Amino acid sequence: MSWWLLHVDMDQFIAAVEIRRRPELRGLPVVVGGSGDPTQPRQVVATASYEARAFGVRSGMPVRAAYKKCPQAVFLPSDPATYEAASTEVMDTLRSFPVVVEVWGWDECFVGAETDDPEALAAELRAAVEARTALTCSVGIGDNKTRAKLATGFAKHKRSHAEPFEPAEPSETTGPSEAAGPTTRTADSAGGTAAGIYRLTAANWRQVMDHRPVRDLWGVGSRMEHNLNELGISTVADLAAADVDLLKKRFGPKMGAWYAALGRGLGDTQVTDVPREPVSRSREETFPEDLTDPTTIAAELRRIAIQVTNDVVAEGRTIQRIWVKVRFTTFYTPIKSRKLPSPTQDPETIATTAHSLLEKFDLHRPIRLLGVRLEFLPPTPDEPITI
DNA sequence: TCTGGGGTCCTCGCACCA
DNA sequence: TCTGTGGTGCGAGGACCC
Repeated sequence: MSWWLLHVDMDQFIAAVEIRRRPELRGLPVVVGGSGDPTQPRQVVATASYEARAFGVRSGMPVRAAYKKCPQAVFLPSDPATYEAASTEVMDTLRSFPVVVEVWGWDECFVGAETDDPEALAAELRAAVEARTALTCSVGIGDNKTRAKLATGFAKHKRSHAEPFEPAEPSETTGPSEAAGPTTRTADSAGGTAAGIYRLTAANWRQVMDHRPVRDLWGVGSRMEHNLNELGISTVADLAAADVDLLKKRFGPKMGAWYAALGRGLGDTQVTDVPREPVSRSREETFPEDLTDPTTIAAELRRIAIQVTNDVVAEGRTIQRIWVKVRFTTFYTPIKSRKLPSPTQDPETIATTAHSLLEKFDLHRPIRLLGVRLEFLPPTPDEPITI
């Protein structure tokens, strides 16, 4: 038996949950995000069904732009409570297996398992999730989290060619099926195993990833791609071959080493079912109309500060630090922060501190967003129980 | 085209202190 | 007394993720 990491990623999760409760939407382009009114400005798409994606609608796109691309789509408001409940159903289904489940958001998780046949386990997980929740998922199999996560991108490609992340074409002579290790089962023409499942390990990493742009790596965004390109590093193979000292010098000792490892497909192999303690909570609001009046700006900030403080206190947390974020119409978004003289749960203290931070900004320009983030005092260890 | 909201982690510059 | 050095905490900002 070997230790395997499986990355389970729900297919178009939010759209799928909406379609599940309104089956008449099946097969239609569905766009979820904002208030559900596609004529309203300053709202973005949270998710789009595969049918909507075929029209060029993407997550993060302004809802109004999505409306222009696909006016016939069904536009729905976001309903976080329902997605949270659906996510719990999925995670509970996975936990019913003898595996370790590490949740990474509503629609994805890592599963750690001892098995000799990870493809069979992946197929069982997918079947159980679909049977119990009527939602489908894709599964990436890897020997670490980096590879499992990337493998899911290849697994998804088999389910929808609207996905931007395309798997490598198998070589004429040695497809990934041959390179993927001795326990690989029959591979299909795309180089993985069954539809919705893909395996990426040390054995096929180079063949599958070497020629791809660094942007395809999990953790390399557009900025870092640009920075790497400046060093003459454009492909995963370039990154794997790069001088580690150069990367450390350019990106710092920690990140430099991390990028070097990423190019080789190295990553974490630990999976934990202990939920992570949040370290901060924030609330931010983009206003439909820009704010220019200082009194209004102060009042809105105070409202947000008290709101987020109440949320935090309701969870029994104590605040040790506060950030205030201001986004101007130019999209310039400075942030000011202050450590509190002593930890507090008092909304008035937070509101007053937020206001004093606000005075550090140049408020002579129109403001489109205000935000408040509160950092928690680390939780104290459990008190010893005395009987 | 016109860019949400909620998070985490890392780096860097600066002040302060020994 | 002046200068250099290194550790630490803080504030700001960058980058990434879903």
